[in-house]
Amino acid sequence: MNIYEELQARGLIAQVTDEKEIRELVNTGGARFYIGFDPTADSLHVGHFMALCLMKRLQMAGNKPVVLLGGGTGFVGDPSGRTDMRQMMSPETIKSNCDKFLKQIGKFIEFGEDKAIVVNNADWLLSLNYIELLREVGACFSVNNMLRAECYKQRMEKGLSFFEFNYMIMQAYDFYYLNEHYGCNMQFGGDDQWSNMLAGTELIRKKTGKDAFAMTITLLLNSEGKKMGKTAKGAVWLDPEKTSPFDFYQYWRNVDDADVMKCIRMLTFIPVEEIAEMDKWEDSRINEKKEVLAYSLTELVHGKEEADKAKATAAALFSGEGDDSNMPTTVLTADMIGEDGIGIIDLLVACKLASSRGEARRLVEQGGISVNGEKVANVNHKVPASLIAESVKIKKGKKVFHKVTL
RNA sequence: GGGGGAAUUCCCGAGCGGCCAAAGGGGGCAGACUGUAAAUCUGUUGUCAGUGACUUCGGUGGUCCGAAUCCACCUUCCCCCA
Repeated sequence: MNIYEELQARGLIAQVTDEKEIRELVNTGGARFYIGFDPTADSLHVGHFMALCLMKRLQMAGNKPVVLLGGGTGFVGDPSGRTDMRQMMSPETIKSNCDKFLKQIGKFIEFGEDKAIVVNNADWLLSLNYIELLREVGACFSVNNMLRAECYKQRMEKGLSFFEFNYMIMQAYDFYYLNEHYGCNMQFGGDDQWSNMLAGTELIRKKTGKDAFAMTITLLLNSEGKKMGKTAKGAVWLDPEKTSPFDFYQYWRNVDDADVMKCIRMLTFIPVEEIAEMDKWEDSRINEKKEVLAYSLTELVHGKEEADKAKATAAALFSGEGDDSNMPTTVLTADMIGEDGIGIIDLLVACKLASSRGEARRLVEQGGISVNGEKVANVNHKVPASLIAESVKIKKGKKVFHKVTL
């Protein structure tokens, strides 16, 4: 199976500008493609992960990836699919985020020799001259067409500043620039980038008469149509400091039944034949699928060692005794504990298992807390220092475990 | 440039000058049922102390015994006209 067919089989391809040409280009390793990453946060997330995996798949098929860091576009911010304006970031933040991105990307993509390159659009965007740009590039764009673009639709209701409106032009210019200077003939990106990407192929056509191509990756949506990789607390990050490998593992371990196969297909490198086989697993084996998914992704992102740890920890927690050494842990200092121990409320707050004392109280009152396997029902319950000295396991609800030591 | 409207707790969205920490829904959290799933049902959802206190309703001042509710100014957004 060729790479293009594989991408299709995995359901990764959302839209393409020219299926025939792209299939040919990609399957023969003739694509020099780029994907842009805007430094909107200090860590990559699941959406970026999909893009990186796509890069890797294409790289393995002999195509050459160009990683574009949005050190310049980050100054503006993409309004696509947003209902409000992004917060403007300081140059320092942008720079620092770019550095962090690069570090994480290095774990997935092999650079060096002729394998892949990294560029930063700050290098050419920041020094552009306004009037010159208007004459050279602005003349190629029709505002009428731009306003029709899907990516601005949501903003037509809430308001769109001229500032952000220019984002599309910058992205189009990037493609044009990379086409001219690096021979980039293709751009990939999330499906929400489609209009921006098309703007790029059009600009290239108008300026040079050459054809360039674009392809978008299907957004990973759950069965309810919401973006995956998000929790109530925010995104699922790839940075272990922001989302621990255990939490990362648990996120995928807990996906809906309805979404497991899709995730496996789109996110893992498990061969499609094997996936077809897994698709037949039913009932209780559905949980096996989830374990495969969680393990496989944790391994890709955090390495085998961390994946093993996360899996072992999960097994220990959910099916009896075992290795709990990787459980999230809070170390208390002696002065937090009184003569007769520390109150359960204070303990929960100290471990950040509750954000306020009121919430902690409620958890206890509703029977959601147990210490070393024993349910705590009394709000005034004290945990003696001697017990904490030999480490105490707190369970909040069904799935949140926490260890406390001195 | 002119005219009109809006800003409420995580989100949406009610809210007579006192009975408003503020309806309702969503989301979150917990309990029951389960498969670390979904669906369903129940409780809960500002902070601190347990019959109370304190801080919230875009911002700043004011009227009043008393304001999310009235007035002035400011900020932001939306709509109509140019």
